[in-house]
Amino acid sequence: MRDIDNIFEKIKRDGHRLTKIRKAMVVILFAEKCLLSASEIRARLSASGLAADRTTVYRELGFLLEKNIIKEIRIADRKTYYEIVSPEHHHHLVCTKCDSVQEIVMGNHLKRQEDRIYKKAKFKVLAHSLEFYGLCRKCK
Amino acid sequence: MRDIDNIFEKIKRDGHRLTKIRKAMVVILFAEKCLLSASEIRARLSASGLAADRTTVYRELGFLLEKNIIKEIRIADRKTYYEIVSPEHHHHLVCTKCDSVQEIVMGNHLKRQEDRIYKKAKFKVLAHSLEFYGLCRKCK
DNA sequence: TAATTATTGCAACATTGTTGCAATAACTAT
DNA sequence: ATAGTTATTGCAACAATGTTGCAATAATTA
Ligand SMILES: [Mn+2]
Ligand SMILES: [Mn+2]
Ligand SMILES: [Zn+2]
Ligand SMILES: [Zn+2]
Repeated sequence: MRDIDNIFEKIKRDGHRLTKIRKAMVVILFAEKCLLSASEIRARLSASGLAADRTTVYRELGFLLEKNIIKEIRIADRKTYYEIVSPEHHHHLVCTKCDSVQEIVMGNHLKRQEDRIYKKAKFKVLAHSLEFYGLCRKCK
Repeated sequence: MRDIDNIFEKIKRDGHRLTKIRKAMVVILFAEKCLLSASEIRARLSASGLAADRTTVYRELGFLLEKNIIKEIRIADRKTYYEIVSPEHHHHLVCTKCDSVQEIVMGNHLKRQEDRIYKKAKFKVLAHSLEFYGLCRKCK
């Protein structure tokens, strides 16, 4: 069973419909793996012969976010992006020169910080977002 | 000499004009210390009897960003915010229940990670953004 | 195949952000 | 204090993103 089929299963199991657009959006996000904006997703739907209204794309993104199938990432000075929730938690290296983005896995070093935050500020961390900005291999 | 006067000095020294709106925006951002959106800033200008056009506020935010007097922060699912660049680098604890935001200073533990990123991915980190989401003292 | 209703498209709207251009006001030099 | 220079501002017009209500459509179930 492929990963993506698990997603489809889950959607159906929860009593939701597996429509053409919904399925296509998951396929697109799954194939890209990383960072697609709402308008990029819409463009790819069109390209694959599935013209969807802007409203539908946003509503569907809302649905997939609620289902925890995708996550939202807001990069400084750029658009809002979406990506498939992957089993491996990762962060992003954003090149400020060529706009490329790579992923980076960092172990659980933030866990210690989050414990410290709880002790120090009594704030219970449930999630975090961490992006690095700088120059990629080619641009530096 | 107050901190804020240094900002005014710097603006003038660099050959820019210290207009009413520019000055008021710095005062507002300086007083708040943390996270104000463009429309909130505009509202506060109005409240202090200085009605400024939306265009002007955005142009001024652009100017202050370029001058490195303020920085931009994009919080997941929320607006774009601005805050005065403070001498002490810090991150934010965002409560997902009551929307409150507190600051947290975390030493230079990310420095080590950034060195590792350079070795591993040949990506030269110049900046980062890190926000924590969860439940504040009151909401947990 | 028919019935149910989740999903979709459309129109209309709200908010954020940008650009060109003419009017204004901050600063400089007299 | 005044006049001149031009950075800054306001306005109009626009573009992009995102949201809502409602009627039509299509995915699923029986
Ligand atoms: Mn990613
Ligand atoms: Mn802050
Ligand atoms: Zn690059
Ligand atoms: Zn709270």
